[in-house]
Amino acid sequence: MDLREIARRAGVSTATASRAINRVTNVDPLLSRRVWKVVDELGYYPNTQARALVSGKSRIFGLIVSEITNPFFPEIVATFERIAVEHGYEILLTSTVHDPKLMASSVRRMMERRVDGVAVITFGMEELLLEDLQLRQLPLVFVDVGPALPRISNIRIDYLHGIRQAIQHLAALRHRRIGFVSGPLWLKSAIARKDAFLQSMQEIGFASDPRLIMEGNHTTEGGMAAAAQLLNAPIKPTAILCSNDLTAIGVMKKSDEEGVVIPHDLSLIGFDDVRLAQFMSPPLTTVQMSQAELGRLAFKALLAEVEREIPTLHGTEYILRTNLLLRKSTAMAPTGAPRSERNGAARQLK
Amino acid sequence: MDLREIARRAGVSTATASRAINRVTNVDPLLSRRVWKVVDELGYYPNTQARALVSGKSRIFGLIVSEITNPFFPEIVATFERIAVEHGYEILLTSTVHDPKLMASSVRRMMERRVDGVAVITFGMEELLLEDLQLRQLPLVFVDVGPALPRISNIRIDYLHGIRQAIQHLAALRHRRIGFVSGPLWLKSAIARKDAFLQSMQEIGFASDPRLIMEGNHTTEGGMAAAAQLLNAPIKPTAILCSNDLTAIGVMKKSDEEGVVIPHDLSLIGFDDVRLAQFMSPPLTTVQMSQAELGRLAFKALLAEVEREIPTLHGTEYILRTNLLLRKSTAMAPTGAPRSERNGAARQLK
DNA sequence: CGGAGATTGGCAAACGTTTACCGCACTTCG
DNA sequence: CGAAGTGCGGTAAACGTTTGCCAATCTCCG
Repeated sequence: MDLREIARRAGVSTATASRAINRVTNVDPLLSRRVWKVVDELGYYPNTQARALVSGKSRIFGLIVSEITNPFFPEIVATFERIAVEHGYEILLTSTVHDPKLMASSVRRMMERRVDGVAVITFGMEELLLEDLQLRQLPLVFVDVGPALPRISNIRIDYLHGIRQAIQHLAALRHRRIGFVSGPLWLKSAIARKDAFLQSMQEIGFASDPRLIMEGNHTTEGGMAAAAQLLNAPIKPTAILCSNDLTAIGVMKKSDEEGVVIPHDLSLIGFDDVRLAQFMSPPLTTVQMSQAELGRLAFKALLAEVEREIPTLHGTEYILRTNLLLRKSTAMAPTGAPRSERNGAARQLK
Repeated sequence: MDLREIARRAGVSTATASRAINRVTNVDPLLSRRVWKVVDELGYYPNTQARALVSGKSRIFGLIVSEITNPFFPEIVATFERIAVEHGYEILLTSTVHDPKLMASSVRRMMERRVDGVAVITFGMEELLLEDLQLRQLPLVFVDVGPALPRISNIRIDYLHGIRQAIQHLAALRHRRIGFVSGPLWLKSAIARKDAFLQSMQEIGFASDPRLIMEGNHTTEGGMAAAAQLLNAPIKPTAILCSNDLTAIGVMKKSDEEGVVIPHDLSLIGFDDVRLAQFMSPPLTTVQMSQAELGRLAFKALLAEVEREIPTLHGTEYILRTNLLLRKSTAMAPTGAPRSERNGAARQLK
């Protein structure tokens, strides 16, 4: 059943039928009603492919994330999708698992499907995609590391803001030996987080002991491995900041296994605020980077760029701020303070 | 840049260019090489929309899940997507959040995009979709509750198998008062799980006290609420089986808050085997329903149906078995056994 | 009442492919 | 050497829309 059929049954030309359906230009209300009647009766819906073919716009956005099974991403995807649908866009999702091959192939597939734009939320593997993507005029959104080129927007994450809060919170709780478990250091965003940690420490005159800085890989397993070392080092940290929540959860698990109780013996702060963080025991204090906000921003940026007639010289920049979220995984540092003061310190600050 | 351009530059007709690119019928190797050379030089890739328009096949599958932010689903989505891509299919994903409006609209969108088939993994809200979907000849896959109609396949989950194992495991640990926290009872799959629990109890002659059966809603919050009641009831369960892992995690959290220690005071078993289950403390014993397997099955079923020339009368049925996965959240029932035997019971059975 | 201008509908081209059909050239066999 | 057969390439139609252009009709004013 196609538009011609509708037109025929309504006794109008396909042109009129099309115009009636798309409510474009004035078409005689009578004819319009006739058309719509037939449409409803037959349950007709237009063929998007044909539409896309002639209009040159597919109304599909690509969305590339690093790993959908990482609990950080589903929320982003859900928000992005929800807003996309509200605006009549469809999304093509790929999860690259940090595999260059997969990345290349997803870009290719997206080009074949003629997406109108692509949001790349992989936190630092973008170089590979860029060479494939940039020559085309395709609107692009990156997070953190996009180049300043026309039609390419960027969402810059203000890591420092939240991480500084975290460090200052720990300092206020009398912690001095603060450990850090980073993400994989080939990831731009992992480096940025580590730098923010270093800078925050320096700002308040804390030495950051290199032996208290471990490289993790943003998984629970990585967190466990790092904790195994940190917890058995000659000088142990009294608090640990992690590059993401999964890592923190790994640290938690390892601590549990080693009989180190959080927050009494060790204060712990994560990063991301994954939904499950609040269901750990104790609930994880973490630096929140709003996933919903990120998804919203990414879509908004893409849409703005698509609708912009003449591209700006450098695309647009958006800022996403991070914030410390106090829960129950931090307390006074073990030394000095009497027992009664240790617990609930986090609560008091809230 | 289109096929005509390629053909022109290679000095052949569009027909030959098309045939060369698609490697269909024998085309003179010389010409073929000329075509491919131009294709590579220009970085040409075909326009999928045009292809779809003429072939009538979009090579897109729809995938409807209930909630992508529920950690159960991303794994399914990832597997489904990975296999789809391997077979040259793209996927259109929607997360309905159990909202009939959203469901209807996603079906509509999928029809507009002319998907070649739809997998519906919502565990029991399918009636709504059916009336929209069934009249079309579209291949469909449901889990649990699809009707026996041509072009509609079903993945039946064998809930009983895993749940029976769970109950028998608890029985072997001397538990008698076994509680159950169900999912929302308007969900078909939640009812099926509850029924499997009831049946398993009955099989071994255990009475299932209605006061020990709570209705949850498959979220952590629901689990906490149920636990709050169960833990303060006049007769308390010594073990609790939950309809999904999220619920179990909620129970865990509430237990923790109430000072009930798992597994010493209370044994706990979840359902699903969400990835994070193993990172709880203690690691959660749960009935595994393989998400990867489910994703694989769903795709396989869809593909089979699409490739089948003449539809079978009732579609095909697939079975997905569930299995108990022992970890550390169960132990001997508190009464009777000496302390030393209580812990590690789960380990012994493994 | 006539004509200019505005409004609205229809014809047909165009979007980028695939593929049925046809014709041509070459091979092979009588 | 000629006819029949085989294989390959090209022409053009078709997929289902949108939309530029033109024609027709209507309105309004002089």
